[in-house]
Amino acid sequence: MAIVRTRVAPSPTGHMHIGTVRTGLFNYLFAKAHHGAFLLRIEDTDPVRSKPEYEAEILKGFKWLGLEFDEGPNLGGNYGPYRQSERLDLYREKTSWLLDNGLAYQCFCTEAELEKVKEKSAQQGLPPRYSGKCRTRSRDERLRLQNEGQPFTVRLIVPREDITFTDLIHGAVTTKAEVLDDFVIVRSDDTPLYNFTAVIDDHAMAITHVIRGEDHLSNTPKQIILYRALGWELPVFAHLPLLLNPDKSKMSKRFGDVELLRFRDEGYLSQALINFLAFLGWNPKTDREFFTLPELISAFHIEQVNKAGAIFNRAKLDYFNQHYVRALPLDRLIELSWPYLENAGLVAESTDRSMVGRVLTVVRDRIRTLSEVPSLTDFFFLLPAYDPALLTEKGSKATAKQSLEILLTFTEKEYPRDLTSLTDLLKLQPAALGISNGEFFWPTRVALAGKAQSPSTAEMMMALGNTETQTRLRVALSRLET
RNA sequence: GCCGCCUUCGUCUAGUGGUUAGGACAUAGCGUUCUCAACGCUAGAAGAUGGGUUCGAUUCCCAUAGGCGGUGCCA
Repeated sequence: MAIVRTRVAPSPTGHMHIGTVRTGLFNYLFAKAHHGAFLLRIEDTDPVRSKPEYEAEILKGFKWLGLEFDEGPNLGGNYGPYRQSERLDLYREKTSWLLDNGLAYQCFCTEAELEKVKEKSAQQGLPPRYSGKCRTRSRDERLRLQNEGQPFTVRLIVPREDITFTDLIHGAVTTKAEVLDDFVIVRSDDTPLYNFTAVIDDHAMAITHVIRGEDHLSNTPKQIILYRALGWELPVFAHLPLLLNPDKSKMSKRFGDVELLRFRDEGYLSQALINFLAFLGWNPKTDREFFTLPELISAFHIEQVNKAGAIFNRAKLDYFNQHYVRALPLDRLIELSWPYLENAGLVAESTDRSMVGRVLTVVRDRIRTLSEVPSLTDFFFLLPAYDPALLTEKGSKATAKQSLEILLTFTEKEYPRDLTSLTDLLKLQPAALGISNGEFFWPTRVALAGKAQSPSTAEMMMALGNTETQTRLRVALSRLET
């Protein structure tokens, strides 16, 4: 049995798209489920739009996600180079071979001519096909035009036959001969085109399974014709359903972020993104929804992948993220939250880490994305200016004062330093003072938080520590006097 | 226009020739409660349409519609 080899082949012409991540993930899961290899190939044949910094972003992105390549640029492997711009000799060799064997030909048609043909087909309600005009030119004529310096593209001779293949996800897919024409495989500037390079490289890199987005479904017959012309065995194809905008169009930045690194910067965890993405178009047929990457690998079966596109639903991503944020060890949560807090000016190098840890412990259940941490915690670091009237929103000035004072006496003496015991102790106070829970807890909580909405009094005390608690209680008491 | 693919709650989806069509997110209500969350419970919410086949179809077949993708000397 041949070893399974899959690849993800992005072009570095823009920021890394979340769709690339999804395609990469499914290729990774499939390869690893079969103990095979997962590789990265950079498709930088478009010299104008390809940028090294985008390639770097792709590497960085996959690394962050924990999807490790077995082969790729900067990684090596036996099938390199893994950058198409470094494989041009191979493409030229194959072009010559096709030309020499009469399987392809030079086309001297101008853009204007081709445009005219296309318009005519459209008028007649026919699919736009190249006329094949240059296919019938004699060898001498081609040579003459070439010697005159006429620019030309290279077209593949496409046999007039229907193409059928079996897609792992879609089943049998047939394309009729009449929509296929002699397509261009090499530009007039001598650079090769996608369909051509993809076939050459997938074969050269011994790719066994081509797993890619459904937008490539209509490229597949062309590639199959190329495989046949070159006399190569076909890989297995699988076309993944598309990631969609809320309006069901192909996912784009029109409706929000599509760049992977933006998700990271907004405070999404890689595990959450992976878990969420894996469940878009596939599920393990159980009610279980949280899977680690290794668990996904063992549960994954590509035949179970759905055919219909899936809307990228942010609310559900948030739900997954919240789950994984809660599961984070405290140290890790501190580490990951720190940059956000630092940016917001809430912490500095000198800030006590354990204090930050106490604060995060209190708010961690309400964190959906890490970027929310500053707004969720700012009042711990700095008492906000608040209206003294807020202190007496529940109860009177007298009950508020009473409550604050009793709490202040606790801080001046000993009190339990674990949340459960402290909570139990505080719960005794309203009855002891002969007031309601609200009359006791509301003013004390407001005194500590400086705002109407916050964690409980006990939690605030735990996070703030004794000194700060005392300070805030005194501030509140003085406010009540005025 | 032409070609292809697709179609179960708002969203992600499960499942089945006879089911109260299941779960999750979201939404709403209730509970808990010192507020906000969190949490718990409850509720509403779905097989595009039309034809067949069948005792019976969401499930099988056909057609239509709609959506999306492709239609490049982009990838």
